[in-house]
Amino acid sequence: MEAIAIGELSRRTRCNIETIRYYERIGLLPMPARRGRYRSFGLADVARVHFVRRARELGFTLDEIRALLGIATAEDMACGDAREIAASHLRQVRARITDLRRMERVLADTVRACDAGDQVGCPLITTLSAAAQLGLSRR
Amino acid sequence: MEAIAIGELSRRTRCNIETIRYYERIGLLPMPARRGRYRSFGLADVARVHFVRRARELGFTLDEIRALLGIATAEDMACGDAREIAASHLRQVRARITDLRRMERVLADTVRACDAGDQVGCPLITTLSAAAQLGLSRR
DNA sequence: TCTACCCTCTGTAGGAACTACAGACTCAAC
DNA sequence: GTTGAGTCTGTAGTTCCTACAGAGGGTAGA
Repeated sequence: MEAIAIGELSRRTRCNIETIRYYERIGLLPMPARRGRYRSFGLADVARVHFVRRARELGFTLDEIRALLGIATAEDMACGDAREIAASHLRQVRARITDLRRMERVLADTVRACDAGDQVGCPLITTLSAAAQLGLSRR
Repeated sequence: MEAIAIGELSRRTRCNIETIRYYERIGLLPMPARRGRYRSFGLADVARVHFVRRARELGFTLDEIRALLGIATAEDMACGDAREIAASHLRQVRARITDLRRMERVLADTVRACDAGDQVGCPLITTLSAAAQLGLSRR
């Protein structure tokens, strides 16, 4: 049984110490054993923190990750549920990309107009004062 | 001089009443005149809230918007400064799109693997347990 | 043994951009 | 007179951390 201190866990997972304690506080990590007052983690904790961090990198919310962890550790891995969480998340990612592309277009046009410099006023101010709404998806 | 109540301003700008009061609190909107205890806005306020909302739709932060409002109302419109804010923001938007596309790819691959159903474990759990980091840009 | 230094502890507050109340007041219509 | 809608202030909650403050613990060198 390896006894891993929080600083070592932090180094191995590249996850901030404060963040690890935060995850524990909100119940995403189990309460670790203690050596005196100090937390003592094991290899399972390393894997779990890695899991959480990777899921965060993919943009899953902590609530989604909580569900995924439940699935990952359940006897009968409810793989269908996991698929649904991923698919729903994928839809959100795609919607966000669409929104950002719309933003990108408007911004790029505006900057280009600035550089051309053949407008009366300031193109960005004009855009913001008068442009139509983008109609982004509500999140 | 039109006297516009906060509810009417909210309707015209499609901006939440609470948000309008919030903008006033943080100094993004000037303190309006009062009729008794009630706020009384004018057409300039309508334009200003519209401006803020459009800038938000383009993803500008409130601090950036504060700067843009300063530029928009200054005598000598510092159009170059506005261009710089927009260009820097555009860079961020593009970086964000790149990140999201990376996420999209991983998620789409995973969901596809789920649907194919020829893997041993659950593809999403496998991905999260073992996948390499995405190396997203820090924000 | 003393000191320096690093690690860890708990608890709380802050940041971004809102949103959601609670509890009170005002005003117009019926 | 009373109902209902609108408004007021002030505070707390949301998400995902991050940053302290102030204390205690453990080890290495002088």
